[in-house]
Amino acid sequence: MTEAAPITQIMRALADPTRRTVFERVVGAEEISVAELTRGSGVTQGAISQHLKSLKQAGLVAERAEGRNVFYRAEPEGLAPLVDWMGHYGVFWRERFADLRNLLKEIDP
Amino acid sequence: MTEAAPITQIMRALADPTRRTVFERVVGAEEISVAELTRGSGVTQGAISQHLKSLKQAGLVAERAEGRNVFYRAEPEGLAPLVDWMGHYGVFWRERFADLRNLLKEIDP
DNA sequence: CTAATGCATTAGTGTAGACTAATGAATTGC
DNA sequence: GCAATTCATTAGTCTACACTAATGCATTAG
Repeated sequence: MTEAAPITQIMRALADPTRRTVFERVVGAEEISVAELTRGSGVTQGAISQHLKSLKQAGLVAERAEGRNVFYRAEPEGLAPLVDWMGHYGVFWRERFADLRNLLKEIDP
Repeated sequence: MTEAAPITQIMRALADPTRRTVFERVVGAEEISVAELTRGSGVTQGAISQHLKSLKQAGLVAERAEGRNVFYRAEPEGLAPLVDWMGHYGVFWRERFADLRNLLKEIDP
């Protein structure tokens, strides 16, 4: 199991819009290459690699090299510290209680 | 109801350790003054006011002036966009869904 | 009234980081 | 072998921002 990244690192990684979009695209795809992520991103390939490095250090993505491609995939446990952090403020969940119940039903009917 | 702040603003507000600590202290107290927040924060009163301004703009706290004091309190709905954002990645919740069930039980046994 | 307290705001400073351009290393195609 | 592709990394630039110090405005105390 990968070491859990500190909450600050995770928050910081997701705070930048460009980087968060990269993360969302990685989530949306089963696996996705850097070249594909660069396409239509509006930034250079180097910038994408830098964002992926941050996301990786935050424990949010993992990589798999194959030939000259490097495929990235989402790392589910990476968001755990964020969930835990929000869990500390249970009072907040009350507000979104119904939505959460629905979500859990979808996950495990 | 307050306008929901964009997810980026919320993430950015919570990404800074000092500011997140301020938020956590506001959550921990029913109401808390700026002077009290400044105490033991390690930064000046002006910095605290600036952080509170960011948190307020992110919809995470609200204020109440009384005399020469200004008391801050947490704003529950402020975290909703964050919850919603995580909700979009339902797959992630599967990993933590046992913990979530326990959390929901605590909230509404 | 005067002094002290609580807070917000401003200008200025230092640092972090988002980005580009360039380079190099590894792999694949011809 | 040679050119092209994919990616990571580096140096350099520019902007954002966390912070301090200082100031000013209300409000309360004496």
